[in-house]
Amino acid sequence: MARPARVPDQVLELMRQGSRHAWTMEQIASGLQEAGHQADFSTVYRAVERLLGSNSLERVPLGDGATQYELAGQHHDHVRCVRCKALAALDCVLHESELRAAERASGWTILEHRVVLDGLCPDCREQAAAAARRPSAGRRRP
Amino acid sequence: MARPARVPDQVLELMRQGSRHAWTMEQIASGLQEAGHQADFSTVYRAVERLLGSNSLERVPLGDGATQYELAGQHHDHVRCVRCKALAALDCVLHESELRAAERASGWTILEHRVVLDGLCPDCREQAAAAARRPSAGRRRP
DNA sequence: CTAAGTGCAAATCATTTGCAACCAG
DNA sequence: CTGGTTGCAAATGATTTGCACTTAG
Repeated sequence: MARPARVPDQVLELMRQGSRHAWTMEQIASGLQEAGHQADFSTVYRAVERLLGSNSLERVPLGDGATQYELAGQHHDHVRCVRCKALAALDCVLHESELRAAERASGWTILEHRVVLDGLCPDCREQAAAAARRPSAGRRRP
Repeated sequence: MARPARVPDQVLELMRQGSRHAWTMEQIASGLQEAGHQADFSTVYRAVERLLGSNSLERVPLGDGATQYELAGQHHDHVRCVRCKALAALDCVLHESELRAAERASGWTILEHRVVLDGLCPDCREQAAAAARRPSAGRRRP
């Protein structure tokens, strides 16, 4: 072997600071840069790929644009704001009993699960309610 | 108005035949072609986008490569084979009580949810078991 | 030395957009 | 005519790959 992997370590260090829950490649790259550790995009991709392989990171695919990544730790689910796209972690909402029921119903062996709840974060709920009170900006009826 | 939308109708017709549960753009395009209705990729994208807008289709983002789409009907969840990538529908595994519990715990308003279970389909489970029985192809201990 | 890690540029893949041609109402 | 629809080509954005260069062991 030769040359220890610098960038993967820096990526982990960055993500462990916890300034955010989930990261896009863009955010990881600029986070590294701010930390004085700039690295090429391709190198960051390779670093993340390696960290996924070692189960240090998890991929969080949400369907719009860029994939996000987060530290692999104890399992949790996600809530996502349909308005501002904020993402938050949530204690696991799916229980063993339901997984076993799903196994029985489907005939599959269930290994993992991913749950994404879509909804409104408190801020956006408030803003939406305020907008509804203001007829000028809200929808109007004919 | 002028010129009724031909391609969106053909896409719906194709997907309603039910030859598969979820479709990539690639599969939709080649499906149309096999049905004698070839259309340009950009047109298919536009058709799907419109059908999403009218809630006739749903997007199923799974994180690897191409997004999949399926007919919007009654809500269901998904199981996905980690080995062969097969995707199957599943009766909803998440119950109202859990959603309300998540709302209380998080302070968010939950509107929708998406659940993807990852596991082994019956075929792959069988094959994996067979491989484990055959030491030559399986992992060996030192 | 030697091989793994990195940077840079170019390639690939999925998806989107601009624009001119087209056509049913 | 008219405006929505389509095809084609080119743009975009995310991710991947080829390759030469660097460096710790």
